[in-house]
Formats: sequence, structure tokens, C-alpha cells
Amino acid sequence: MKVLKKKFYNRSPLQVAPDLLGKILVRKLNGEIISGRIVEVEAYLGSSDQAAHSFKGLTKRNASLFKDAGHAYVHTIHTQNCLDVVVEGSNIPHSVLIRALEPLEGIELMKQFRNKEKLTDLASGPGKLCQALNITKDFDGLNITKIDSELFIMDSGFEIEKSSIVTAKRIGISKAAEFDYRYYIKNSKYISRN
DNA sequence: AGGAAGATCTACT
DNA sequence: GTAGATCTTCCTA
Repeated sequence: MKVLKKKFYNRSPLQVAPDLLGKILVRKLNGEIISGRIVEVEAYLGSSDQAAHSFKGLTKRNASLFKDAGHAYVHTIHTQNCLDVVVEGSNIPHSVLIRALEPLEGIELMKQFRNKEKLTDLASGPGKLCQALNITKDFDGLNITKIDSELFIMDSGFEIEKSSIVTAKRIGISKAAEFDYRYYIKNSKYISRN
């Protein structure tokens, strides 16, 4: 198991997004570990993608998208938080949205944060996983390529077979919704929807 | 200064 | 399946 470095993130979101499936998202909180396997992601292509927050250029909200690859971008929507990973270099505001996790460690903590018991209710959606891992806007702009960070992604050493990766249209957006930029693991019970 | 929209979630029917 | 909750940011007057 090793932490994913900038080299991993410094590629096209269309390459990084499917590669993130099966990786382990790790949250450190007061010495406790909360982690989960990434089972669903979406790619956002910055300036050429009308659905991306960075489409209209740099604003206060999306400033973190213009950082180097391997930083977090946390934004609020309808009272919920969503977690992105910045991809492909500085001033190229591409990102990958982490949409769902399969809970692994710290499940009791997740249940507390979510006030839910069912494993499939803990992190099966972008807003839910931020609650389960207690990710707040304080994480916006955080470097997630260091093992001493409070948030990072590890390589499980386990490759997802290409035949288990499903490509589909993105969810919950009104513009440029026709692109097949959503990726999830086939047959996972922990994705947000089918 | 005010209004509208947004990469959602939950509860209830 | 549908409605309501309820916060931040941006656009317009």
C-alpha cells in the first residue's frame, strides 16, 4: 500500500478517473482512521466542460481547482459538501469528483457522523461520503499526496479489471450532461445509483 | 441589496 | 416518485 503521488494525478481526468476506482480514500481524525474503497467517480474537464465549476474561469469558490494536481477541492451545494481531486497540473482546472465509497475502516465513526446503520447508507453519494469522513470546507485546497496529511488516497495494490468498470452519463447536472464521464464498479452495492 | 441556481439528501406518499 | 430543506456564490439592478 502506498500513497498516490502527484505523478498519478498529473494526467488527463479521463485517465485518472477510472484508475481511481478500487483505490482507498483515507481520512485521519484524532489518531483514528476512516477509510473506504472508491467505487464511483466523475470526470470534469475544466474550461472545455460547461458543467465544470471552472468553466467560467477563476472565481473565489473554485480557486483550489487551479492548484497543482493532487490537491483537494471541496465545495458546498444545497447544504452538502462534495469532494474533488485536482488533476493535470497547475492552471489546468480539471478535476475528478469522488461520488461513492465502500466503507472499510472506522465504520463506527461513519455511523456516528451519518446517524445511519446500514453500510450502504454511509457513503453512497458525494454529500454522504463527506459527512461520513467529516470532510469540511477546511479541506479545500489541501495537498493529499502526503501520508501525514489528514486526507489522502492509497493504492491498494489491487487492479480493477477493465470489464468491471462501467462508463455512464454524469448525474445531477443540467449542462453538458450528455458526456459519459461517470465511472463506477460493476455490481458494487455502494454506488449512489445504477 | 436582492434573487436565483446549484456536481444533493431525506422523508413522506 | 416527488417535494422540501436551507447555504454559499454569483449576477443583475
